[in-house]
Amino acid sequence: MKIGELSRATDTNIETIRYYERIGLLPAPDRTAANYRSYGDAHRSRLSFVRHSRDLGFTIEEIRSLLDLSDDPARDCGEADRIATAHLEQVEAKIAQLTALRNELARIVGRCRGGLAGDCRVIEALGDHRHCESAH
Amino acid sequence: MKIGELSRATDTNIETIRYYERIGLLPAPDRTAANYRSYGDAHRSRLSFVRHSRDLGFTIEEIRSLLDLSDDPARDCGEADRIATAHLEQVEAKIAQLTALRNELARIVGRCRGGLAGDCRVIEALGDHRHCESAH
DNA sequence: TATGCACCCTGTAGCAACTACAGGGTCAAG
DNA sequence: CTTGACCCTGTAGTTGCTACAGGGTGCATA
Repeated sequence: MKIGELSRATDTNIETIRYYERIGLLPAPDRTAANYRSYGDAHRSRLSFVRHSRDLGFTIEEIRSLLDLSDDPARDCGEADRIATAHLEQVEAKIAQLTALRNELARIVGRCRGGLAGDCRVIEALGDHRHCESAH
Repeated sequence: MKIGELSRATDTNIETIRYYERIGLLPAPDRTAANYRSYGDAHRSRLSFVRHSRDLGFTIEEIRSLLDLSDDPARDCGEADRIATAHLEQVEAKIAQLTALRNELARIVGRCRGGLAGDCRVIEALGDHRHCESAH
């Protein structure tokens, strides 16, 4: 299949597919006589793996390691689990951080009663950290 | 005060301060005879405003708008409230998204029972979206 | 006086993970 | 034979910094 078809099949921007090839995440496919990229099923499933992992928030480097593992079925699976677990912990930390931030923002937003910027509580709160309830 | 002192006072990297000046977020300060930047209190509080807003996740462009507002006390405060409210909604959306992702990841991570990568459930789940419980 | 050291300057390049052109070639349909 | 959809390469932009390289300044100490 040509790149446009692969793009539709995996819901991935064409430029992104070429980018993945350039950084060595996807192997360079064969070319047609007209120098068009020609992909097979192996490419499609590898790209699906990449997209799915990206959707789950894995970095390119993490995905590279995961792909290495899946390319070599004899290796220890624990490594994949370690990568995924570490990532899960990062996501949980991020959620906790965003939640604290959300609470602070909600407090700030609730203070506006209209009027002029000169005595705006929102702007005042942003300027002075001491208005905050918790560290962030 | 010199840039190093401002850096310590606001817990901001020196390079970041110069960067903010370059993009017009902080006004260019006076210079000493030796061409060193020389800051006053107005700079310090403006930079604190910027840092605090960044900590709360506002983009540079949002901060630019908020600074414009606070520079012009006669303007309507509602705009500041709109920016902050829109940002709050984005943060809430991000938390929701990360929470869904966290659940999916936790499900995937829980499946590894060690062994070889060839039959690793983690790698399998990453490769095939159909293993997922919800859209993401 | 020399010299070491902390600090400051400019300008440019790098990071992640794409995205968006510019400027060209290919190919099937009408 | 031309229109339009598709493809190619290569480069530059995005966000918000961070990290040099290569130089100047200012003060204390030997």
